[in-house]
Amino acid sequence: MSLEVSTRLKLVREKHALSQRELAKRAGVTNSTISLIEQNRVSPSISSLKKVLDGVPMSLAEFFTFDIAEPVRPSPFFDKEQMPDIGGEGVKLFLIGHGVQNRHITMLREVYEPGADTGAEMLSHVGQEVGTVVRGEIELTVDEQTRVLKAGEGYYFESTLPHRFRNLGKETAEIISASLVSPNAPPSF
Amino acid sequence: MSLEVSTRLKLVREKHALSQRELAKRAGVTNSTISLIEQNRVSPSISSLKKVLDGVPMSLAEFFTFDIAEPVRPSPFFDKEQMPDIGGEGVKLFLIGHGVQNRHITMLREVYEPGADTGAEMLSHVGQEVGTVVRGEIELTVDEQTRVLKAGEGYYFESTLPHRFRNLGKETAEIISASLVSPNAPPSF
DNA sequence: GTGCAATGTCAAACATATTAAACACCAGCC
DNA sequence: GGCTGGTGTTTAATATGTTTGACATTGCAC
Repeated sequence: MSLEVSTRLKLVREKHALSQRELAKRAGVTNSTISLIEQNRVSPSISSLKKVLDGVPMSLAEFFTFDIAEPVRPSPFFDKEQMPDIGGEGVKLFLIGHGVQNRHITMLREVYEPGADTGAEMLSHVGQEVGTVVRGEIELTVDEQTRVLKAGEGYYFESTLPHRFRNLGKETAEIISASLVSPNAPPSF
Repeated sequence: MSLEVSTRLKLVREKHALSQRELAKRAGVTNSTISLIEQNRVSPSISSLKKVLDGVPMSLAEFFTFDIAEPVRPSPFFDKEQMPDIGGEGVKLFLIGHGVQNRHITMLREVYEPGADTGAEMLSHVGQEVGTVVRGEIELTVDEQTRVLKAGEGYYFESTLPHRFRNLGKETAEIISASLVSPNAPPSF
């Protein structure tokens, strides 16, 4: 926890443009309680902190995990043509959110021509991968398990497991995938 | 927070095979404190709960975010019908990877009927959100910026920014989205 | 200027959490 | 049987958090 409870509470409260008394009223505590907490003169009990946060509302989990506001991003929208093709043979990968700084999630639109095969890549990166088929059918092998996924079906596995995608059908297959980017790894695209 | 503080603490303590007295000793509190907390007969102060967790060690953020371990999922594959509808009015959300333990990414297939509107939700959760439209068109507003996204286009923004999805067209719209569940909480056991 | 409503702070009374020291229980062992 | 060392629980005293009711300050209206 990088921030004090006092600081966090004040940030939250001001973010919602509430006075100590307003928040106190919603939370069912007195303004003094909030004043003292924000001055770090007391360490509130869980029950009272929860009451206070219920007035926002915000969960204890959110309260302790939220981070300071990030720098503003110019535009959150991304055109189709803005997505660079970064794939290989028979496979086209389009990155959604190209140029985003501090990206944590890599979402890809993956297009597999008939016969396309990623090959059995071995583990590599730590993390998790999730995805769903939006068009066509794709055979997915994870570790020792293999299955053909149709549109609407999905997968979720640890990236450390060896995995392989193959389009065995005659139709182009398309899936949307998302994976975690390790915090400090250099941009791989 | 689905679990009581009392339950969470007991789980954490037993996971680490510590007795109340052992943990108390490491944490610099008395065994009574821990006993009473676990019986839910007191609501500990943040400071004392922090002291207790330091004896594990575990951060407050982890403490409030960790999930109950679910039974291990044998298969990484997910059927279409396995995805539970967890959405609201006019909007259907299908979770991909239902039942995955230690999930870090939440991928959703979001189906918006014509006229569907998520409403202008304010900030709430920490994290990042990315997505792409696979069918139809959807109007997305992030903070102060608004745009209609067509199939193939995407978005990427911080979850703390207020955002709203609306289907203004006559066709059903569908997007695949992914968001981080808890950015910093590492699996501690 | 006065009045008024809002803000955040403070001190003493009160409520609650924490401690210290006991308690009861159980398992193993002599 | 009695002892020992471990467990979690309870109780009275103490420490800490919370409320009550005040205070000082600010900004706005009259």
